[in-house]
Amino acid sequence: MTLTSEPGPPTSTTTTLRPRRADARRNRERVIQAAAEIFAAKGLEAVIPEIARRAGVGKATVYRSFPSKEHLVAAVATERLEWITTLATDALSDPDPGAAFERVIMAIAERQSGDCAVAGSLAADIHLPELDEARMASHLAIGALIDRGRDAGALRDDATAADVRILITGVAHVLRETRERDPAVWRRFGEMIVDALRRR
Amino acid sequence: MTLTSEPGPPTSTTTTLRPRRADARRNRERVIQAAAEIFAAKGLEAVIPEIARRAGVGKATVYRSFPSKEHLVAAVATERLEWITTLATDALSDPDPGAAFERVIMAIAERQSGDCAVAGSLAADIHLPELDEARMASHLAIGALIDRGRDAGALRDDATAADVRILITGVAHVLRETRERDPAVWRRFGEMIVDALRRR
DNA sequence: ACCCAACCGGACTCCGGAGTCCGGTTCGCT
DNA sequence: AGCGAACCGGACTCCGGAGTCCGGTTGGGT
Repeated sequence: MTLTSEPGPPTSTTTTLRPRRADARRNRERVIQAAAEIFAAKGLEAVIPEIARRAGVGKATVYRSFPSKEHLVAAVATERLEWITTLATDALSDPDPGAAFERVIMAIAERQSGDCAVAGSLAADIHLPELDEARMASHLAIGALIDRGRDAGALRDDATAADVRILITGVAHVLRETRERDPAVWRRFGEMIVDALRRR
Repeated sequence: MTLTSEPGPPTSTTTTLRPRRADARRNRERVIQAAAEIFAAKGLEAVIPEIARRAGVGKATVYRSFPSKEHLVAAVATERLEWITTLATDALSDPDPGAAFERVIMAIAERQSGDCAVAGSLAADIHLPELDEARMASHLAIGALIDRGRDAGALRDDATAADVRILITGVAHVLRETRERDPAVWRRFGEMIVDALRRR
């Protein structure tokens, strides 16, 4: 977290330039791949040495491509958020707003059962431009989905995208600690979250 | 966590003997008091030096009364769990099982808004006999409450005490991180949790 | 009033994870 | 093939929180 960035050309803050050498590019990909796998299995709190080990490189090589752990997390988390954004945006074209909302929540829940990084991405207290942007996009997409559901009378009058985030990340946090991986369990909590936001 | 206990008389594992000297007893009380306040404000992850500072004693004095941080947490958490147990047990005599369940959840939610240690006690991954016992008691009491609610057709067929724990501690975890202290927010999530478990 | 066990707390060690350094190796351009 | 820049990774530092030690202080029984 000590960047002491030279002024230099205005490079992206979160993504370092693409390495020039082939081996470096290969390693970068391996690290992202390994990080995605480890984060999926253990959550975003997983430890760098383990990611490096799985990628078959040293710790310093990780830090070469990603100036801090946060940058690495952001690289993985951004993808997950974009997935959510797409999911929610697509659901906006569903004629039944209530069913659309339910389908989105269930899809997130189901994916979360095999990938801790999904909810982690919504929860992470990391603020890098790229990630903030992706988070905002997913927030808006879910917000739009909720607005439709509410207007259609399917959801609570005061339901918000923040509620979705809080319920999902909250449950995810507990379930991750107990290493719960059964998709059925996650589907069940998905139902409960939908019910929590449904109009009574 | 390195107890190296002399054989000696079979003392309780979690509660150290009452100190012989008056000042030591006074300090012990101060530490518990301070711990309760700090844990309430910042959650069970709060740091020992801060508790010592608020109690007006040194770190070592804390460790004199409580062999490890877990023991101190357990001392505070046990009380909270006993409060929950009483709450749930009392509610069993309510003629309307659905309303009783709702009242208990709302009471927990409301108290939680001003005391992070409540949900923390349900969530803590600490296993000391005294605490495990209190946790089990609260679990059984809530379980009984839920059984009644389910039999009366007010709650989901598959609702369990574990669900209550997961939903409450999950939401609590997120709300604590955002330093949310508004009781109204907590009441609202209390409603949602009740709805999540209600029969549709 | 005396005395010593019990207690106090500042300063220490220990540990684990984030981030850095540098001597050795490899890529890829010529 | 040759060579310098780019890259590699083992071993380091740094940091913060848990738990321990020991020289000085205090309580309370006689």
